[in-house]
Amino acid sequence: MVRAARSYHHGDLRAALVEAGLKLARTGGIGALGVRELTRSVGVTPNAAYRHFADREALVLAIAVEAQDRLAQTMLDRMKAIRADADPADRALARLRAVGEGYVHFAMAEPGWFELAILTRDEPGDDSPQPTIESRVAPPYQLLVDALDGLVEAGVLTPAQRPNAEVACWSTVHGFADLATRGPLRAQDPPILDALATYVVDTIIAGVAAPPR
Amino acid sequence: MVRAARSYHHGDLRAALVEAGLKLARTGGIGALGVRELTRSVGVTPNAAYRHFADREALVLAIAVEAQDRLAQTMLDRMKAIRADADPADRALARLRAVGEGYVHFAMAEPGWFELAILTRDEPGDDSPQPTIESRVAPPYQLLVDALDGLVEAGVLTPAQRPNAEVACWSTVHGFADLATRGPLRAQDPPILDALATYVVDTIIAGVAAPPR
DNA sequence: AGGTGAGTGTCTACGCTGTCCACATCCACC
DNA sequence: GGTGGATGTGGACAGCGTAGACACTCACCT
Repeated sequence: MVRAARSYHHGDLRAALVEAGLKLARTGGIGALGVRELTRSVGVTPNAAYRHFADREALVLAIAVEAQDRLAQTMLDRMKAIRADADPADRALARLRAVGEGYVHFAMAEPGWFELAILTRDEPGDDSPQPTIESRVAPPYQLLVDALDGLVEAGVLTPAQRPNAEVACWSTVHGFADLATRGPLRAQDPPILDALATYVVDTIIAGVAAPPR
Repeated sequence: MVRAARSYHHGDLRAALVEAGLKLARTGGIGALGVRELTRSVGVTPNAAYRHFADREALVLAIAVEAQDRLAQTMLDRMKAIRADADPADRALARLRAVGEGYVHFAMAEPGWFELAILTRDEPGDDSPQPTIESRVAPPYQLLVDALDGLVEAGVLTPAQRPNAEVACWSTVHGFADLATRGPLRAQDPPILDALATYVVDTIIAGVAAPPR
């Protein structure tokens, strides 16, 4: 099924565009994902992209799905480093920290991909054939939900403290990531940002687990 | 100095453009601030704008400064409602809540202006003659700093808890505002969002004021 | 083998954008 | 009462996303 080097038909233009998009977005963010620039980098005419994507937004969203998966993967990688012989409560806390710190570190290490990973579709728009950003539960979000459920199981959180906890956690790491990559903190040195990141994550966890309320 | 209705020279095109920009951005966000659309709404040629602004970005930033001031103003308005006869610690806490809830409510009530208010200049860029987003301390940020200092004064926070607290608070409200206006929460009903907003603000305050750490 | 139709890429063109350059106009001041 | 600097106009250019008509190629079916 793999086609010879360069025939009239490309072979798998869709996949090639997504791959090229990841490469371009890594340094240039979403702004670098122009239809012309993208197709040019694959050696194809701009309109060829329209055989595989309805419009530019659909193309960008397909790339965004890939970026979102990579974000989830870095969270999972951080979880692997958790010692299996630790106290269950500590392990549950460490998993939540892995989610939060994975989020902000991914944002700082790969701001271009991060910008894609947090994309949300502009308009409601009906169901679409391809898996798009909102037609699936975002894997990173699912990891957050699981981590919080784990905290309840481990007895770190009371069931009464559980509702809406994902909103608080997500808001905090999301906001910090935005401030650190595009906002006023973006000029800070990486070591400082790292320290701030762990402080911020610890603080929101402390808030979620704070006494009664 | 006020000029007759419509002569060759406009009178105060710069101010007129900023004012028109606020009106356009209120419903359309930054995307509605095209040079052509903006100048058209003032009844002037696109190039006329270039007599007052270096490029489109400078024009948008001038409008952003105005939006940022309005954000600060809604925070101040919320502070006015605080009872003056309350316990100092309670009043200090109420001021911080006014800052946080003012931030998220402004974002939800005026998403277009909010998008402008949180703009940050793209490139380092040298100093510029006009007051731009980063050549001044953002008024909303200053209010946050003052409110946190007030918490230390009132004894709610220990001096050891003070450092970096603005980063945690800001991250949380900023992240929530983004999720609620452009992110996955943007479809939620306003009453639900309001409840989430106060929960999120309370949670981060609890985290900042959490026992030792 | 030979046609046929679906799939895929190209070419041309349109309207939109931000921005540059040369020119027209107006106002303040000497 | 001219003159110069500030301000607005007109036309043009390159780049963008995208639509429509056309060209090529391949898989399949007789």
